[in-house]
Amino acid sequence: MDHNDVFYKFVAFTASLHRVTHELTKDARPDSITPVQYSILEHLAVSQPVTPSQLSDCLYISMPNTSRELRKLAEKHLIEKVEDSEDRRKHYIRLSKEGQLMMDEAFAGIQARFYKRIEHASPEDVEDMKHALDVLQKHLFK
Amino acid sequence: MDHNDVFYKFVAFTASLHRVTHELTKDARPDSITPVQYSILEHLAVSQPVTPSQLSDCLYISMPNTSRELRKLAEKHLIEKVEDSEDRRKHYIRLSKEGQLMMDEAFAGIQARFYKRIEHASPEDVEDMKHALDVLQKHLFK
DNA sequence: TAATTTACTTATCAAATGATAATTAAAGAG
DNA sequence: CTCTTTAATTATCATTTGATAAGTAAATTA
Repeated sequence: MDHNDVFYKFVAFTASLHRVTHELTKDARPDSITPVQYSILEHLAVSQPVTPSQLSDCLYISMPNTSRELRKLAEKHLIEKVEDSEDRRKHYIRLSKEGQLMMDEAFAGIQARFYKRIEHASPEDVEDMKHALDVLQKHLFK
Repeated sequence: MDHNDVFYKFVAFTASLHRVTHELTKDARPDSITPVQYSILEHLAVSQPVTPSQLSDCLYISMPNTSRELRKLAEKHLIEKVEDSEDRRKHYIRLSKEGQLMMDEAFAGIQARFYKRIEHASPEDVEDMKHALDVLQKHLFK
């Protein structure tokens, strides 16, 4: 077995995951928002609240562009901005009720397609997958 | 442990992988090509040759846009097109020498950053990761 | 062999995204 | 109290990407 196996496996894996993610999330995004806006909402759905700077860092969107997209999302009533009471330069962004609802729906659809995709897997397989995700999370993303 | 653990782990994992992939591949793409063009070359680097239709399917780019980007890549001498001798409607796309070189360099950089990222992992950890990638590949992407 | 389908191309337009410069307002440092 | 830094915004422009309509040429089908 070659020493470089891990890297090649990783590359192949990443390509596959990219494809599957696209498959799972297609049709999940409402037409009323753009892909970048969806990625912002998705990030918010997972970690709330965040500041515009944090979003900018995590999603690799420049501050001016982050600001523009957040304004558009606010105009669509999908997010809310709150000033930090300690440092009034900082703003905290969170999903609005409406935004939360939109993302709940999106995730429900994704989740349904996800489970359909692994419906053939036995309970032991599922445990194996959980463990595998943990292992990679630990060594690769720590 | 909740029944939905796999899905949540999967979502968190996907977000992490997305972030890491961005980190690994940033600076890998030469300024002379656009992100979409890079994704085409990347796909070619992994599976060669492919037809424009296959590229269109795999990368979710419409045929007209695929055609346009392939033309641009050909103008930059990064790919070559060959007609199928049996069915002259079909074209096979492969990297040119120059394109192969560009992708070799890109992958070398990515690989270096990848190994730096897991340099703390023991040989056993690496084996665990390989196994984990195989497990997920098998159950999730089959 | 005429009609249809497939693979791909060209042209064009609109929308989304990226990049830069300049500005505001608050906080922190000297 | 001034100077500098930080967080975010506004305005503007170029580029990239997406979407659609129309067209060509080869293969397939009826």
